Amino acid sequence: MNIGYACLTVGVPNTKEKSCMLKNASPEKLLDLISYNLNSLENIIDYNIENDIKLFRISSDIIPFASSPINKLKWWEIFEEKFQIIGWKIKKSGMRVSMHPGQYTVLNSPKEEVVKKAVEDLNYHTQVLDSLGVGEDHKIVLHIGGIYGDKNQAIERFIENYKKLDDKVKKRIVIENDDKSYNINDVLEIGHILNIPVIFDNLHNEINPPDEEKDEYCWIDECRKTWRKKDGCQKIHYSQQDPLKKPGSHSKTIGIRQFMNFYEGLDIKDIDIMLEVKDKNISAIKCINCTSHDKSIKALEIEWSRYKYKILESAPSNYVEIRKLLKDKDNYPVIDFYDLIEDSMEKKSTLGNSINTALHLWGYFKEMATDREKNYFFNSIEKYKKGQTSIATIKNSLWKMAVKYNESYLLNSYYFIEE
DNA sequence: CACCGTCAAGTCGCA
DNA sequence: TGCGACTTGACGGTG
Repeated sequence: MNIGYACLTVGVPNTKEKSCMLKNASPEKLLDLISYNLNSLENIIDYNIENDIKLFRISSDIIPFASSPINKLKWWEIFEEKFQIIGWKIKKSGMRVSMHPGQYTVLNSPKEEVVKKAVEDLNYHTQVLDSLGVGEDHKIVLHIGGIYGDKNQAIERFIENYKKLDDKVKKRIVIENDDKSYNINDVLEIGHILNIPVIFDNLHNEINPPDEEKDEYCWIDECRKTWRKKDGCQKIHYSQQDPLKKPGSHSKTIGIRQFMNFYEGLDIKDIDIMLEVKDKNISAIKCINCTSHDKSIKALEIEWSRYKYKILESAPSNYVEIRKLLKDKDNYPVIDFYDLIEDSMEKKSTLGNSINTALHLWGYFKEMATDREKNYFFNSIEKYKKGQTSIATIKNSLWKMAVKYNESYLLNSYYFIEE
């Protein structure tokens, strides 16, 4: 079983993705962006390998305007070697990657022009995966599309247009239930007709369930039958509702109790779970640690090194609690650990706690900081006390010093992640 | 340098 | 008939 995350990382240096506006998309600009993005992708893959993350969705924006006429670059040739290196890392580590065109790629539109663009977009996604040289178990996840007043006809169009796709595209496509038009029962019917795998998305299913009410495990069982050997192991999407936002909005983090409850209900654990969540890799590591049988306290110590200043800032009492929890080196109190972390993250930091933590971090630099850096830092602290500046300013100056003096311990800290 | 409007895509609901 | 919401992070222009 693998657990992974989608498209981008949180709090990992050098993994950002860049784009530009259509009007600025010159060949030179695009070349720059693609090169930059492929470097970031390689860094993400490296990070995944280091952190035992074996499931990842590559962002559709990796090649800006890839399926637009504005981009005439043969990027798969220009960057052939880079793709091979990244693909080699993916394959060697046993990682499984995927891609997921957005809501604007609509294969069943009645408009010829829209379908044409969708086909081009699917070709693009296939080209990326083919360039990486990864097998056909590395999938492209697609929604069915719109209804246009006649669902049966719309489904028929999807089927016909799918059949016209290139074979190398077809063998990568898997289809997923969405939150308003095509529920899991609809998608399973289409999957059966076309003989293609179906991805079950739990949150979409909660919002847009079929009339025939079965629990989610029944639907997961139904979907499993659509995954053939050559497709790789069954994959599902898992997310939780953000309680403060509208239905369908993904939560900030994966609540570990709720996740474990879901996970324990799965009768077959040979399944890949793609998390859709705001804090991305952070939740992925959490869920991996909580479901691994071969992890030890070491894994939690690594996690603690990333969380500790965030926790010191938001909940100093939990900071003490967690340190106690990690004292016993023979135990692996993983759920209690993340319970305390989640509890801390919900708390609002006080002015005093924020300053205390900032001063803690200052300790890393006090020996080598220049007078200018020192003055700026302590002036910021004074201003912050008087409400004349934000903690973000202070964190920004600490971050700059962390980069300058290459404090890797701090560069990996969740302390710098906003909100 | 912080802030915030704009972008890019297709569908659908609502004036 | 046409416009805004939906979605998302980041671009890019403004103050």
